[in-house]
Amino acid sequence: MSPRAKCAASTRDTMLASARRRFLEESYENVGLRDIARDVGVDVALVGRYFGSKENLFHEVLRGMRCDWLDTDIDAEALPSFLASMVLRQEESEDREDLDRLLIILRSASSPKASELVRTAFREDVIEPVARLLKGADAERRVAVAFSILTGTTVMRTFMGVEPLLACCQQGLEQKLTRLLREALST
Amino acid sequence: MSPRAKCAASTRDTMLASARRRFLEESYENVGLRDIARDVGVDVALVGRYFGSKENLFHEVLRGMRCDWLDTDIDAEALPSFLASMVLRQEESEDREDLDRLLIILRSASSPKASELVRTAFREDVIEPVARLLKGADAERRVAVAFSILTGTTVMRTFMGVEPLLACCQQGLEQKLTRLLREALST
DNA sequence: AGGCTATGTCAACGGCTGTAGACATAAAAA
DNA sequence: TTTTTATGTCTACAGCCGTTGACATAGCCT
Repeated sequence: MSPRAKCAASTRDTMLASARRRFLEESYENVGLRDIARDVGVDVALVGRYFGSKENLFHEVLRGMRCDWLDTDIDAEALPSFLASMVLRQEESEDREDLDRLLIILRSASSPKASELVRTAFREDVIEPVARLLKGADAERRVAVAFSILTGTTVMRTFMGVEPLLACCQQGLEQKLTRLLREALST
Repeated sequence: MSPRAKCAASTRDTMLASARRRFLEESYENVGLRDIARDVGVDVALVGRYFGSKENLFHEVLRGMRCDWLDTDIDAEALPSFLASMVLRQEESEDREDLDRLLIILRSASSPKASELVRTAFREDVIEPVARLLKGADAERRVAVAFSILTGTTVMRTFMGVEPLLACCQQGLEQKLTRLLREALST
């Protein structure tokens, strides 16, 4: 085999992309470095070389998806319906990345090697930024409750495949979810 | 070493108990048969012999915790506060087993080998029984939404270690959760 | 052209995993 | 007492895994 000797940064990015896709669909320990290497068409060793360790690769995947809750300045009023539609409309949607990161976090939530990374990522990149959008006391707690609903819904739909949340009229569901979120975020 | 040659059923039960405890705190692939064997003070091979396969052991753990939502005949009115207190009061509580099973299910929700078992267990032993307690249309969907909230809360507390849901006054949280569940279960 | 560096391959290690079959011994049955 | 059965142990096998170090070659620089 002839080495490719192309741009290293490019193949590194490809690895990251593959890793992101894999971690989206399997938990930390169920994603093999060899899987990622095969995706990219490269030897395992290279993955290890570019990222040092699997744990660090996972870390970079998470870092590379930093969300931008703050850029799109949403006022607290619109937040419930915004969050509801983000979680329910998995297809299309430009906020896809935000949902993806939530999914990656949830997938590996109980993976010993990844759990710490996952916890801090969730706190620093999800809870705290959103809480900053809110006025009033107990902001973090209210956001935490709201995201309990969101992650619960996501877990039910994605991991448990609960039919009633997948099949039928999404619009009614989205309305209900919005209502619940408004209640959760209220003081 | 001298074989114990005691009652086989007893050691089998001990294995099951150990497995239950393990699966409660680690996901399917992070629980080793050797861990369980060590707990019981027995060789790995015996675990394999008594349960055939790890997958089947997991299955039996789940089966052995069949809940009894129906025995304690709860009317739909009291359901929200009942569920809220079940999820929040992890200590004490005689319904501890029910919560435990929910936790085991969630832990291994995205473990390829266990996901199917987990899905059907959740549907058949949680969603459907509770839905049977409800009147009105869309019972399963309403229960699914309610359990989205419950599992979300549990994931946040147990897996993600979200402080605001753990530390502060549980009573306020329980009230809010009850309110959310009532809203979720309403038509 | 000749050397150097970036890019990538290959082989292998140690560790862990679930599973299977052959063997040992305590308890019960004859 | 002798034989059989239940209850466990021991050894070992493939198969993955992440990680490491030694090697190869393509492309750039002088």
